[in-house]
Parts: sequence; C-alpha cells; structure tokens
Amino acid sequence: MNALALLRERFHPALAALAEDLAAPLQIESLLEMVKPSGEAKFGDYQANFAMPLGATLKQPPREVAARVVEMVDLADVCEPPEVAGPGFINLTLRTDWLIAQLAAATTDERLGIAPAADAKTYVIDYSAPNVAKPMHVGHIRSTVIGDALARTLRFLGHRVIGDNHIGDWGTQFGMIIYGYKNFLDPAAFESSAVTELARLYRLVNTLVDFHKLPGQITAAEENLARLEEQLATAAAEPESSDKKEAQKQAKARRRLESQRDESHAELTALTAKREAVSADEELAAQAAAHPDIGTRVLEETAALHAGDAENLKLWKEFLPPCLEDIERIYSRLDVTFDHTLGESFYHDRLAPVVDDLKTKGIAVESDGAMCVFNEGQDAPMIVQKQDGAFLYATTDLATIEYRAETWQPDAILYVVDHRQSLHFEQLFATVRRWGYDQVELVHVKFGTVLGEDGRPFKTRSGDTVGLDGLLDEAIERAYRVVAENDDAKPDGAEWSEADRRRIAEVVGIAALKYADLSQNRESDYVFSYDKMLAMNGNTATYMQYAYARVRNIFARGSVDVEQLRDDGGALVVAEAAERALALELLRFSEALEETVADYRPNHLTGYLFELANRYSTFYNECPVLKAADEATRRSRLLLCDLTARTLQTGLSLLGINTVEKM
RNA sequence: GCCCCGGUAGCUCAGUUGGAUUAGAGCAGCUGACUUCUAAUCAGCAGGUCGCAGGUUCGAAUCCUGCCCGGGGUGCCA
Repeated sequence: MNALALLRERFHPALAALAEDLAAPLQIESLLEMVKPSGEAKFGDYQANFAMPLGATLKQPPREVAARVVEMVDLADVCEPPEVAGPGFINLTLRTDWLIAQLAAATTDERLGIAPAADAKTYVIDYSAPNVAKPMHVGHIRSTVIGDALARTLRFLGHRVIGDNHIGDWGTQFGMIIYGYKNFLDPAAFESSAVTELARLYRLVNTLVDFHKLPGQITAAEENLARLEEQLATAAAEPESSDKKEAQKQAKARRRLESQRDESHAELTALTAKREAVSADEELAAQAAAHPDIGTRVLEETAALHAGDAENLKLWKEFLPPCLEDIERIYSRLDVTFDHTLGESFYHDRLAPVVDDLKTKGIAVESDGAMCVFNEGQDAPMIVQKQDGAFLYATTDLATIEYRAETWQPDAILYVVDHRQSLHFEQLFATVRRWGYDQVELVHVKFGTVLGEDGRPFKTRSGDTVGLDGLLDEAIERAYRVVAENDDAKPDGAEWSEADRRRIAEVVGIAALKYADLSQNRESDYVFSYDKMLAMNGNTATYMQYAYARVRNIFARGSVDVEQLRDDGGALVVAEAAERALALELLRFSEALEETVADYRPNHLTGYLFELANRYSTFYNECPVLKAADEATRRSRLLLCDLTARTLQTGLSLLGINTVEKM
C-alpha cells in the first residue's frame, strides 16, 4: 500500500470541488504533489502544503482554504482528524489501526503489500557495455551496478525489462589483438589461457602504438609549454591596470596560464616517462624498432576485419568466445545478468542502410566530405560517416535504436553511461526524434567519474587503470579481515569455520563495493575509498546486512517458526514510539521504490533502507522481543521483525545485494 | 569562445523538485550505555553566512540575473 498515493487520491475530489468555483482551471495534479511526508515528526506523518498557493489563486486566506479542504476531504478511516497549522499547512497523522491493518496485510503477502504497476511499461536498459578486448576495469563498475539495480527494481514493480549489454567487440582493440596475434603470439601461453595471452597482446600492441605516437606528442607538448611560458612572461611584464575590474581580469588570466603551464608540464613529464619505460626495456625497445608503422598496420587489420577479410574474421570468431567468457566470469562474481549481449558487431550490416536512410530523408547532409546531422540548437554536428567512409559510434547507436524499437517496441530506453557523453546523447536523441522514433522515451542515465582519493580519476600508483578483478579481490579480502576480527572477538570464542568466514566475506565485500556506488547520487563524481566503503557503520551495506542478521538471529534463538507466525497473523500492537516509527517506515517501502524509479536514482532506495535499518536498531535496543512482557507483545514484535527482515532483504536484493543469516 | 555539471559541517555526501525563525546523515572529535534477542549497535554533545551579490513571494540551499571557483565536453575516438 502506498499511503502517499492514497492520501493524494483522497484529496483529489476536494480540490476538484474548489476548482468548480473558479474560471481558470486548477492544476490539481501539481497541487496534489504538495502532499508529502512530513519533514518533522511533530507535524504528523504527512503534510499537505497546497493551501498557500491555492489561497493566492482563490484570493482567500490560506488557513480558510485549508479549513474548507479539511471539511470536504474524506480521510476518517485513514487519518486522525487533520490539523491546520501555521500559515495553512494541513498536518496528517495516520491512524494507528489503519497502519496496523496495512502491515498485517503485508505479513502474508509475498510482495510486501506492493502492487505491481497498473501501467506496466517496457524498458530497454543499456548498461555495463565494456570493451571485451581488454580486461574490465574500475570504470565499468558504475554502469554495471547502477544498471543492474535499475533493472531489478523496475522488474519488481511489474515492468517488462530488457537488459542489453552493448559490448565493444568490433573496434580498433580487435585490430590490435589481431596484429598482436600475427606478430607476437606465444602459442604455449595461448594454449593454456587464451584470455590471458590476448590481454597481454592487447597491452603490448597498445604500448607500441602509443610509443610511436610519442615523438609527435612530445614535440607538441614542448611547443605548447614554450608558448605558455612565453605568454606567461608577457602577462607578468604587463603593468597592473589601474581599473580594479581590469586588474582582476589580468590576475585571473595569469592564474589560468599558470595552471595550464603546470598541466602541460605534467603532461610532458608523463610522456617522457613513457618513452623512457620502453627504451629501458631491451625486448620492448627491439619490438618497437621492428614495428615502426604499427599504428597504421593496426588500423589496416581493423579495416580488413570490417571489410570481411577471411583470415581476420576467422581470428575474430576465435577470440570472441574467450573474451566473453572472461567478462562473464566477472558478472557472475558480481551477480549481474543481462537478457541480451548484442555488441557493435551485431549492427555492422545495418550501418550503411542507416546512413542511406538519413540521407534520403534529408536528415544527414555532406559537409567537408563527411556525412553530418545538424540539429537545431547544437553548434557541432553529429557525424555519422567519416570522410574515409568509416562509420562511428553515433552510427552504431542509431542502428541500435532502430533494432530495439523494431524488436521490443519499448516505451523507454535507458542508457546508463558516463556523464561525459552527455553531448553525444543530446545529439543522438535529437537526431532520433527527427528520424521518426519519437514515441520512445530516451534517457541518458548519467553518472560521474570514479576518482581516487587525490581527486583525480582513479588509477593505480603506476598510473594504470585498476582492474575489476583485483578490486573485487581487495574488497573481499578486507571484508574477510573484518569478519575474522569480529568472530575472534566473540565472548564465547570464535564460532565459524574458515569456509563460513570466506562465504560471509564474499557477500559482505561485494555488497560494500556495490552499495558504496549506489548510495551516491549517481550524477556526482564518486571518490573511491576502500576504507569508507568497508566501514562497518554508517550508511553502508554492512549496516543493513547486520540489521538483517540480527533479526534472523532472534528467530533462531527463539526457535520461532516464521511461516507459522505469519499464518497465525495475530494483532500487531504499536505502543512504543520506537515501534510506531518502525511501523511507519515499513509502510513507506513502496514510496521509496516509486521515488527511486521516478528519475532512476538508486540512492533513494539506499537512503530508505538506511533509515529503516536505523529505526530497527533503535527498536532493537529499546524493545525486547523474545523477552517481551507478554505474549501478545512478543508476537507483535516478532511480526515487526519479520517484516523488517523481508523489507531489508527485498530492498537489498533490488540493489543486487545479498544477505547472510549470520555475520 | 560556447555548452553542460557542480560549490552545503574539518572530511565524504543527502536534501523527496519552493515549505514550518531548528538545513540533515556518516566519518573524525567529545559524553554515556554490553552478567541482557549479535556493541558491525544505541542514546546524547559539539560542529554551517548552504561559493558571493542582487532579485522573485507569505516562505529560497532549492527558482531568476550577474560574478567568483572547480570539473567535464566542444567537426571526423568511444
């Protein structure tokens, strides 16, 4: 039961009645949105704030308007008599018997009293999308985890969800592997582990390609640095303007130049270090010398693959399965699944027809030899075909939308992708609407960059991106230490086997990693920290898992047959403040889910679960369950415990997070 | 240059799309509570000019304008 939705429903007729007296139509829906949970408990459970703006429209004192609404609205079965307070707030307190009735219904309901969406929609969710030619790294975690959580939540709410992993399986990276295979293969290594050898080949070829680009880049950087130094010298020599504003501008320009200079200097240092690293490695240096044109050769291999070259296609078909197996291994560790994995290669044959169609419809036009789509209000065009005839990812994205629309007729497509691609999606969506797919809702579910604790994009000490496998290992290892420490510290001595500890650490570690990401507002950059992530308190998965385990332990200790308890029903008693606070929070699960899905923000769900676990902890401390004063109280509290456990478990599962019975 | 995002407690962040002269959490700091159903917990204290300046109205962290600071993007990478 969604109490908020019910209250809004109840207010509707009253507002409609007021609207009749009015010439201009009232925005009833937007007024109803002003019914919301109270900010403070002393103002009741919910509050209706529409009397103030309504008073202005009706040209009547808001308090009088509020009083008239209270007179007309029928809430007697749900709420205590509403109170008008302050300038015209209507404060609502749920009747305890009503609250109890809702929760009683939830105890025997598999869905915890949450009705499936009346208007079920079809969603395609595009998430994870790694490049499969190289190992997954920290940059993939957000898309994967957020996308998975949204898929699970929407599905639970009764929508049809199609999870599609749009992998990169057709780009230059495969050209690199093919080139590497033809020139640097270690057959024995390939035999024993194809993925490992392919990853090595990718890294090697990538290093060599980069190496040969270095001289040009270093020259450019040197020139840039020299130019900046010169500009800086000129600026420094300039006399300070007597005009205050002008002087400020000068100072600002100088600061800007200085920071650009520092940046340029750092870049030059990094490039030089890269060159040194290769030169210092005898074997690598020899390989570099033997393959001076490796950059263009790689592009040729890629082009040959795209053109249908038999050998390259054969190699590609051979490489793909182990690459897919490798990412699948990570997904299984993360417990993330997809309904489809349709990568770039799947759309290869559709690209030329897409461009033709855009051309025919006059949407794409030639400009500087490239096929471009110019959209209103965007100064840069979206390029769908390069001068050399090659297609781009914009082209693939268009073909993908066409396929998805034809195949699944979705109401919405969600792209869980880095916010740095915002412009690309603006262009893509604008083009798609002109192209004719204007019924499907296209949403860029954007998220921020994963940063290290220094505020720079998260890298290892040596400057490499952090592999996802290692990240998971580290999270689990740290969780293990915490688990072991807590087990050893038990008053009656450690109670778990090594296998128990490992199993719990796995669940807790992965959960911590996912939760740290999901609990953050997805749009802001996310500072990655193992320490914060695995902190044992605060707004963490561990805290919720612990609350869950404590409930389960009560049932174990008391040898309570939960099934029997639910079936027997029995009256809930909400007497203590902590009991009522917990009961009310349990009822709000449905609101939290709606809020989460409204703009695709899992942090609303994590926030709710934290609040719930918090209230449970207070309840746990203040209200004895097994040793309750009387049998009725004991039964009632057991039911509250059971509902809490199920809500926590369900909520966490919608985030892709598992629970353990003991921890 | 232009476009987008952000600036909230020492640190990391919430803030339900304008609500209650009292802006919330968690870390970190300080006080208390384990012979008790798991202290991976709870109760409490302290900590803020919500970047700055104007404006809009009954009411602004939230909306508008200008400015300051940071990040990202910006015609043939993805």
